[in-house]
Amino acid sequence: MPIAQAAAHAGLSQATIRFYEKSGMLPKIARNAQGWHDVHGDTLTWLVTLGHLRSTGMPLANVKRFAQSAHAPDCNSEPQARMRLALLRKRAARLAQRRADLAACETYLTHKIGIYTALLGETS
Amino acid sequence: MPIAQAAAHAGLSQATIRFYEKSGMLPKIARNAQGWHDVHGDTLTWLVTLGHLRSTGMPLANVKRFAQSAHAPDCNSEPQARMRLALLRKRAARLAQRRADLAACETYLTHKIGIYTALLGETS
DNA sequence: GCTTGACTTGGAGTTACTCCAATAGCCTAG
DNA sequence: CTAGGCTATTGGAGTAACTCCAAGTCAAGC
Repeated sequence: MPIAQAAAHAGLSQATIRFYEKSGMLPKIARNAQGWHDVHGDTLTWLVTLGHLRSTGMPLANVKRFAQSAHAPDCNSEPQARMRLALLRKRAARLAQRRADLAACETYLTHKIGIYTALLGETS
Repeated sequence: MPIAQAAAHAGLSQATIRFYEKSGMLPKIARNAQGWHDVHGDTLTWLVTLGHLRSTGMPLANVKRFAQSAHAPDCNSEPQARMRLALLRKRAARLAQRRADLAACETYLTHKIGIYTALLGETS
């Protein structure tokens, strides 16, 4: 699978995939005779997971730790799994916080928008 | 009010306030005899508002437009007010989107955490 | 045989800070 | 009287996570 297709599949841009590759976030991607990326199976799955992790707001440094743990030979050993679980839990806690912040922001915006619509004499 | 106090009040860092000042995001801040910032009344209020706008995710470029409109001589004219309202509405729409994304992320994390806790034989 | 289009690379640019250095005035505590 | 702590200034470097750009390669299509 060429990079454009992989990008579409994972919901990332080609540039982002290249960037992740450069930064050691991905296992080596195979190349075909023309030197093109040939994303397949595991790597594709990992790209999707990576996209998910990033969209939870996990910083790339932690994603990298996660990746290295998940691709280590002893990836399913208890300490490794426990470390990854800890990373995920930290994320979940942050997300809960973010949800609260978001609600506060929406309240603020609604308040402001109310003021302006009243000022401009609009309906909503 | 010195900068440290203003920062605490607005929930911003001193560095950020200086940065905003440099970037023309704030009306001129008065200085006392020693050359210190003397944040007062309107400016303080604006700092708080600015913090809110930023925390809604509005990019600085738009915050700046908002600021310039809000501090213009004809700030309450219909076109100006309408422009600011449009900025706020755009933000509100984005926030709604973000809330949906956040929910999806939380679902994903919960799923993953479930897998790991099962794997590790933990309760919750 | 030339254009088009997908791909490659390395490096520069972007946003919104954040930190650092160097220098200096003023005030308080020891 | 001196050291420490707060403030100020300009200027520049560093950071995260991309994002864009220029220059180049290669295969296919008209």
